[in-house]
Amino acid sequence: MTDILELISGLTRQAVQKTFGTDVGPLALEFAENAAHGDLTVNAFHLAKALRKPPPALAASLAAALSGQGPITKAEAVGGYVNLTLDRATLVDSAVRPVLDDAANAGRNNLLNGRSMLVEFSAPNTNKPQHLGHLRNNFLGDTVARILANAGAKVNRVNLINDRGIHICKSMLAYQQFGNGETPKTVGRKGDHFVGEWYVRFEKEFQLEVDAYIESNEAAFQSYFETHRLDRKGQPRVEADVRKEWRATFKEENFGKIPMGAAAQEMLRQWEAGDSSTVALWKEMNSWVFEGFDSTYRRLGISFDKIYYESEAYKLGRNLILDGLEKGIFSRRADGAVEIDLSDKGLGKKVVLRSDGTSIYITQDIGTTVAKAEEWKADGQIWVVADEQRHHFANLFAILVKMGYPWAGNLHHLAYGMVNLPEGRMKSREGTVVDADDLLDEVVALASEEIRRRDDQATDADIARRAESIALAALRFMLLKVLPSTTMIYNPKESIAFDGETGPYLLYTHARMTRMFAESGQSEHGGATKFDAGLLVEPSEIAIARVLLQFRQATERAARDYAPSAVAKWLVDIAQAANTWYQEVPILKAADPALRESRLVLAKAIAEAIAAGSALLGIQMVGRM
RNA sequence: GCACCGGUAGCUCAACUGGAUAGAGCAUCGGAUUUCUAAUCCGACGGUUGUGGGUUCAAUUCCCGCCCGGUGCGCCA
Repeated sequence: MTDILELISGLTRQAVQKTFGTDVGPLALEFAENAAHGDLTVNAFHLAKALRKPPPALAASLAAALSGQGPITKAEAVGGYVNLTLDRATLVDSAVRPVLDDAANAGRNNLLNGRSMLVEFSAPNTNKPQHLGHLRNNFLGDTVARILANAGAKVNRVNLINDRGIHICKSMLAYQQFGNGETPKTVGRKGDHFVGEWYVRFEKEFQLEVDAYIESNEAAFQSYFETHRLDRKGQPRVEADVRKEWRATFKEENFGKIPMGAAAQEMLRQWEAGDSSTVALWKEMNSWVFEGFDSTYRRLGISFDKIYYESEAYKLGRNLILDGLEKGIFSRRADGAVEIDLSDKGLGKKVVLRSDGTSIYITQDIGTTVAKAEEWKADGQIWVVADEQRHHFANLFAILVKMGYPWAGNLHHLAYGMVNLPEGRMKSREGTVVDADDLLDEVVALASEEIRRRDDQATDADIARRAESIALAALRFMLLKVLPSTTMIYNPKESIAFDGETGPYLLYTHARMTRMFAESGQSEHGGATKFDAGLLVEPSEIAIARVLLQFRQATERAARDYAPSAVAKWLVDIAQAANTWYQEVPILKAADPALRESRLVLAKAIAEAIAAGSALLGIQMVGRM
């Protein structure tokens, strides 16, 4: 059937053409926020430039031309706007039917038809378990992949695990020195947590050595003081301040001078040289971590088409740079380092190969990006990575453009802000990092309590199953309803308070609607044939129809802006409209059988729309709360 | 110093990329329940959109200055 929005848009375009003799092309309609402004609005200000007439006059002529056309029962000019009111029955019918026919399709759009997109996300390190920030990353990546697929793109999702480098050597070293051959199995610990604890142990032991070194090396401070005794303006500084600064920077700058640091560096050298016992230990500890990651991903409902490992990918890119050097894209400095000048892109010069010829971080990223584009035949790539790395990605993209890849203009860094707690910032040094698994357990426990309070008949197994779903919905919705770029505060208590704009609110609304339908004794199909939109004339029913019509607009915007929050917002709108309706209007108890039937069908449509929208956010419905 | 991100109701967040009276949720206060599942609904209260200019018929949105917070600016990752 013809989409009613396209129909009205077409009528408006025709009206403009007929009245002013100019075709202004497809017209965008706005949904009226205020019921007093009708259902849809044509903004005459936007037409004013093309038609060179004052907006109020335009609006008046358009209103006259549109009134009575098709389903438009009233067209009223107010200032520079034309407010359209649609025939109630047509409005309701055209909003509900598509959802009943195919709810998933009602929210589908074709913004990215024919495109092939690659979404890279998660990217954990193997030295510790995932934390709250990874949850935001995982949910964003997974959801954006769903939203792009919903917009018609072929989407593949990949993960690049950082399994090499000094950080994993720290865990390995502490384990080697203090582990006594324990394994996750012997101590009954999840593998990634187990390895993470050895990382913490390293930091602790290392800090003891640092403290000792600082205590016994006053001479080291004195030499630092010599070179830092004056401030920027050349004024003498207070010694205590300099000492504080020295302590703060000491650890990083003297890593290799401290025994544990030196040992970790040596271990990295051995790993790179392929030393068999080092590699064996590395493999064993990584396998523990991967086991832990697997179980977390499974629990979160996150999956990947492929997982890459930096240990296999870190050498990529070097040859591309050398090729580019011959072509003159890169240049060799006097000291031997290879660099590229990005000043025409508003960036500086960027080194891409060290003077000793070895790779750096961006070299690897150039290599993996090219490899991924080829492997997946992707004409666009997205990275879900924290916003601290904006500059890195700006460099990466600018370099790839200069290298001339046809897809280089189609790369996007989906930068997201930090997630903080109400108590303040998460800091690994202060042990205030929230572990992802622990957090989920906490939310599940709270959900279980709620269920138990309301349902004393449920078995433990049943409660556990329901609590898991509700907790996941709560967590996912909380993290996705905020724009990615926003530095957000996650309040665990609020997320388990099941009222307001929450996942459980959606689940509850859905359960209410489906349960009513089930209790009515109607078969799944057949009801729709008796659906009579003309009977649904209550304001709360019209309101629902208007929200349903905005489904596609929400998914389009989500795909265009990589903003799951657009879908989340729409879900809250439809749930609110549904609950208001439920409160104000008898449905199962409606006296007239035909009316009862039509309302039940509406309830079904609402439930399916909520399920479809939630599915885009990776949120599964539950049978009962 | 330079660049980027942000500053909107007491709190957490929106505002369809320049459009109508800046909207939700939480919190607070007042109402609705012999229920169709009240994990709900209705109402009230709450704003000089950090600040000062500018552009525009129209600015939370664009431009410039300033203030505050955050993050970057490596031959680290």
